[in-house]
Amino acid sequence: MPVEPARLPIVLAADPGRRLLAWYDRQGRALPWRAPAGGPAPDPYRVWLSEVMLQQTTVATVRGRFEGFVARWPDVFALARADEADVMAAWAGLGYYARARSLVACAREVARRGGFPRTAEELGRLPGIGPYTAAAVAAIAFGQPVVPVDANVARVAARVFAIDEPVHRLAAVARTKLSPWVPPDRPGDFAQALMDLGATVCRPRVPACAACPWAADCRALAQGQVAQLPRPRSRPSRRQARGMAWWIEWNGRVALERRPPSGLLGGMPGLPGTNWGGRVPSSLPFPGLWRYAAQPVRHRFTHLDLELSVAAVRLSAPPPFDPGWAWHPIDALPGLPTLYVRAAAVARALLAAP
DNA sequence: AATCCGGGGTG
DNA sequence: CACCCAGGATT
Repeated sequence: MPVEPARLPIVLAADPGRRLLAWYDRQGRALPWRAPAGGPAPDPYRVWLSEVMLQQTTVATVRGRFEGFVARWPDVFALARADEADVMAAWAGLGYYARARSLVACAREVARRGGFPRTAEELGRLPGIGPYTAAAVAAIAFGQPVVPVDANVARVAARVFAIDEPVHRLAAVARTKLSPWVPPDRPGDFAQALMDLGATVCRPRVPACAACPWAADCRALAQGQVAQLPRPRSRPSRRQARGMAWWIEWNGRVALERRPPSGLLGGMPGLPGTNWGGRVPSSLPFPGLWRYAAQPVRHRFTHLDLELSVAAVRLSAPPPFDPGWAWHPIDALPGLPTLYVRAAAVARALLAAP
């Protein structure tokens, strides 16, 4: 049923892009890496850093980590000078550790160039910057009229335009259909508004269509298909794996080793131990008065279910030399992946028991 | 086009 | 538990 545009409030009468901005100016989230809506563009370094942190990582998680990172490395030149191992340690717990490695590589390239490139195409050639991040930085930091399509934007587009495609194929269509709605003077706020809309209104489950500035434009809502879109993607099954980790304590220190640069937890420090495979592990690096945890640490990765048994020993004499081990003070361990934080807690409890 | 990469929040 | 998340690199 068509409505007389002149009778509607201004926010409803405007075109979809303006209507979304009007909503964003009122309802947008205030986040540490953001500049106030409608104001001057934020620092490209902060935009880039936040976007990389937010890759497959929730806003709630990044909120607690962003400021500390910026305080330690205030600009891209400081980050370019940092030791990669220090950055990896600061990244510990955030996951997807290839991001930290790429982050340093990207900072060094940007510093060498004297600053960030301004277009999505050039940004996309830098390490760790893909189509999404390139468009996000270009729009938010440099005002380029491009649409970054993340999971939020893909979901919004799938519903507004009733696009019946699997999630991983939505990006191109979403970009094409949303581009005409980009307000030329505020592409960055439009991009962030889209993400906020997806995160707070057009949610995966139980969307708040009554509060949506695009309800009148939404084909899925009109067709009663909001709950069916976007089409869910099939999920691969998870492998099972078992392994053992060793807590080897001597002289107030514990042995850690650095994992291979690529692969699971690549480049991060961790407890030494067996390889992870299908068989039950039962090997120790040397004999001694080992204690065994009654229950393994169960840790779920994206495509791996790991049961990590833990054995711990406190030595009074140095153990056989192993070139892969480095000794760290127990009370000043480097940043460890969550798996090893949990394993270390189990081991220390074992040794603390009478 | 599929697979590999963490970890935490949420219903 | 199942599902999801401001994705990118590799194959």
